[in-house]
Amino acid sequence: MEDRVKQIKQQLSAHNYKLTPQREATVRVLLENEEDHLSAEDVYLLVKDKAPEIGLATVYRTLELLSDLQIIHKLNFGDGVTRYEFRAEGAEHHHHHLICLNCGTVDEIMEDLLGPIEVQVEREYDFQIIDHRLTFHGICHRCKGKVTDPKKLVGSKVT
Amino acid sequence: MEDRVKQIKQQLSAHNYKLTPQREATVRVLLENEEDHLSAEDVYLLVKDKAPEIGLATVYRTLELLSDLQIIHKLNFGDGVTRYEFRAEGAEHHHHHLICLNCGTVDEIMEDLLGPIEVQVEREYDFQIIDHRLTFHGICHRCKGKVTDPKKLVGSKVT
DNA sequence: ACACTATTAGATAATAATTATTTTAAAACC
DNA sequence: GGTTTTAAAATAATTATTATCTAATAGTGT
Repeated sequence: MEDRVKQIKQQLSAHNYKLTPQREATVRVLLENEEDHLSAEDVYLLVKDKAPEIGLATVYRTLELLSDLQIIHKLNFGDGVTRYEFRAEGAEHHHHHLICLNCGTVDEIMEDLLGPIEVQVEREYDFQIIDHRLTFHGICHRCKGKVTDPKKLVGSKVT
Repeated sequence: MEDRVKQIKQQLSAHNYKLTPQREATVRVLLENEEDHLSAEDVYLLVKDKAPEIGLATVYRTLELLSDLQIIHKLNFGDGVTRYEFRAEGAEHHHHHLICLNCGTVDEIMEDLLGPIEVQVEREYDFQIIDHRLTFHGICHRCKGKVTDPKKLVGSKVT
């Protein structure tokens, strides 16, 4: 934990940014909730415990900054809010997500899986891939059996 | 074109909805711009040429309805607007997109490509896949050579 | 054709997320 | 220590989308 904070501090200062107390509090909240996919509002509420005087705009600015420096990733699950998660250290690419259409839970797929497909796409479409986003929408193991007509669930929920 | 309008009319009436003049105008705009990824605002402006009295709320309602009936798909490219596109007729799954980080152009990948991966994911994660979204972010063939440091482009743009 | 009922549209207000602005405070640098 | 720069706070503004409420329209049965 401390190592990672220190590392982020270095990443910031490498671009002439400082790890202010507000930024540090925000980073710590993100680190402490690494498995979740927090929205700016979520982060704001959690950060307030550590630093009650912080403003929502500061949280937004910090998240934007961390995102610019590619320390965190922005995610969009189509629910109208941007979510944030730490970029896996050293990982070339982003991992993937499983979104349950029944309960809304988001699980992670930590394998890349797309390697061969990317090679094919780069060749066929003459497109240089830098990043990707892959999300599967369906029924998670917890909801299996509870859902009678899965197709009905898709509707306008998926984006 | 007329066939497709007629077909949509049937899909609507199968669920007790009518193809009102406003809805028809909206559908026609979507059909005429099938290659694009229009936002609600885009659709609204285009529909106004055909039916100047239409309201923005009606366009939103119509898009939501078409989306519920799975006649169109909602898309989210992380630019803060929901975009819409026709669902390929008879296609089991959604196709994929190539987004250029330099010029913003969105190209289509019409092949599915994910078949084997889905089988693997369903088995390994005990997750029943109903739909998916796959987007590659990078440099399109048009911008190739124009971009010196592609990695720089990622930043906070990708969600 | 006519009244009746339900559906849909229009207009506009409300909401919600995010961004911009303006002022104030903190830090860094001579 | 005074000055310049950088970031934060507070709040206003913007933008996309949704909700509300009334009026129009279209079927339905008589």
